Amino acid sequence: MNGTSTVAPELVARVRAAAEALNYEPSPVARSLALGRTSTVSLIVPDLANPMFQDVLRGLSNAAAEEGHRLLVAESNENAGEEAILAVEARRRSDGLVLASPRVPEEELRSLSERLAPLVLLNRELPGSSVPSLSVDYAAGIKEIVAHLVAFGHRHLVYLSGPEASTSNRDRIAALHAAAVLGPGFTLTELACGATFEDGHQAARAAVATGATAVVAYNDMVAFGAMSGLRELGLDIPGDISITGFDDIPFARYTSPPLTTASIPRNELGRQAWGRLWALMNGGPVAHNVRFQPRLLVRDSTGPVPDRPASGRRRKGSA
Amino acid sequence: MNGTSTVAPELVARVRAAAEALNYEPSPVARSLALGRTSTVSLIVPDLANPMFQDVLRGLSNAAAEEGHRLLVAESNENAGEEAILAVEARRRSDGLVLASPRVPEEELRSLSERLAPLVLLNRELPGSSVPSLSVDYAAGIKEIVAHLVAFGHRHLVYLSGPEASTSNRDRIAALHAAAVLGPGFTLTELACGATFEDGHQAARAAVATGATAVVAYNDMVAFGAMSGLRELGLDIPGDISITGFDDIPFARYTSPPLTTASIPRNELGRQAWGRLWALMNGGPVAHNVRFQPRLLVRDSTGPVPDRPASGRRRKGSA
DNA sequence: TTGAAAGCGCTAACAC
DNA sequence: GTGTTAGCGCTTTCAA
Repeated sequence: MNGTSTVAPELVARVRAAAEALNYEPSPVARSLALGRTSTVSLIVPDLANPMFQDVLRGLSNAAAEEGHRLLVAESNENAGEEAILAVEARRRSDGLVLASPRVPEEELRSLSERLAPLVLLNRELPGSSVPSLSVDYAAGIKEIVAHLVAFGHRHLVYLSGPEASTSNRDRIAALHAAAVLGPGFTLTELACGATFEDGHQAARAAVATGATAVVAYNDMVAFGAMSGLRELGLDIPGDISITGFDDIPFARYTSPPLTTASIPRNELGRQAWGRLWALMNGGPVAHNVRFQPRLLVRDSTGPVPDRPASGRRRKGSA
Repeated sequence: MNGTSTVAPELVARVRAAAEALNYEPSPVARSLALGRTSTVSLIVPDLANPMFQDVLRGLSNAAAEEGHRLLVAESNENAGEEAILAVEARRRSDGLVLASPRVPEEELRSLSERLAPLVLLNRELPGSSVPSLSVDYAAGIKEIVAHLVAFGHRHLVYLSGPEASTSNRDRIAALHAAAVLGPGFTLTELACGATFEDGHQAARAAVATGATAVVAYNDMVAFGAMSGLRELGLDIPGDISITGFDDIPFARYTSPPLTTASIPRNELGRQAWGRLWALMNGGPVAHNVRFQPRLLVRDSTGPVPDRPASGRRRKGSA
């Protein structure tokens, strides 16, 4: 008789005492089965190493904890197939699901969305469906970045592309192309890259080979990697070549040079995801979808286009 | 009859088909109740924002996933009381528990350890118990750091202390004191600080005020914060003052200057924790406890002691 | 008010 | 080999 009702206080006390004595406590599993809810929600992320998802995880965990809910996490390793499996599995173990930057194709996501409900999407929209979605307007961010670079005189950009399956990557590319048709003599080269430091590092040489004067990286991690690779090739940043990131992860301001990037409210994504989920689970009114606008942070990794284009390894002091 | 046994293949097929048609899938919750196991393990960390714990989380998650297990995470917010509650709660929802750098007092941990089993401890040992423990030999790391600083001529150190309840912080302090008695004229000042960037940032002024020529930070985050604060005070690193971190988080090499620190195998802690847990859950032989030895990474945030001790705000170019 | 019983969806042990 | 039943530990409904 733990909880609420109209019970004789004396009985309550006796039961409580007995429970104490036997140090008994209710089994959450049995409770879940009987109640039909687990007080747990799940989060699926493509990559736990990505600071973006770490912050989402934290925001969601904190918010859920405030309401007495636990968090189940799973990593899909950027693999769409695995992601789908994990999602259904995790969903069945919990009362709700948040999918961060899901890699599954639209069609599949659409067909899954019913089985996964209550579901909220992060960085992914499902047009025409009623699945709540919180996203970042990557196109707007890229647009600002390009404008900034153009103001510095850059006309030839190279884009270090993110994971194939990332829709936010596609958004960035679309925005880049939109910008590319604007001016005459504007060149945009796209380079398959990835999402990690290593990916960026490996792409450095190819990026330089394109003859671009500025590199736009998929995210901060890639930018850091590229920056490190560029420097190993003897290039000065931003003297020889400019570089931009995306995300404004905590360390972006502490690199040398500090990284020009676009900031997004990572933690907030997690918190608001909880809000939507909670509303969904309780039949309350679900807040509108939002698209967070990135904020351009101009730091020192970008500068005017050099007199002579950077090309391959240069002699030190040749600036 | 999904699973294994000696069943007529035709029957199997028919059942499978029916299941497919009704798109039925077994309920993990009911399964857990009947089986008495959840195929889930829990991880409790003091602070999800700490890269150290993020990596432990990732290592554990990956390793557990390989064996088909899910991960429940909870954050105690550096709060020992909450930690204990969370631990029992999480443990009851899962088949095993890993406690990362637990903040609960030894006595309480000891009394809890039975109820929490299968349990593995990270960065915390429970002498005399049979609870597997994986830890980092912080004392050894600090010893190396001090030796490095002393070789550079530093005699006055200030330690930016971590969370009160952190045993690894106490280990560092003990090692520091052991070093302090070694030489004559050796001074060690201890400053209450914390574990975050902000904590380090706020401690910068007080650190300088001690007149120390080198600051030993509790971890990399604190070191970054202090570094940033020190620079705001007009100090050059390492020209005016040296600084060391601990952990070698991914960005330690990309700050300016790159941080001298001690590296520890964070991911490996998580992976091996899974190994111990798995052995415990299956009655297999549990591998011995290990104490990982940090590796000193000398980078550019440390240097020779300056001619004149740094003290408060200095004029630029006064070096 | 309090106690007894049915059932959440599954597995395991048992007869058939 | 195959179908049936008891029971995991709780909540809820319904009598007493």
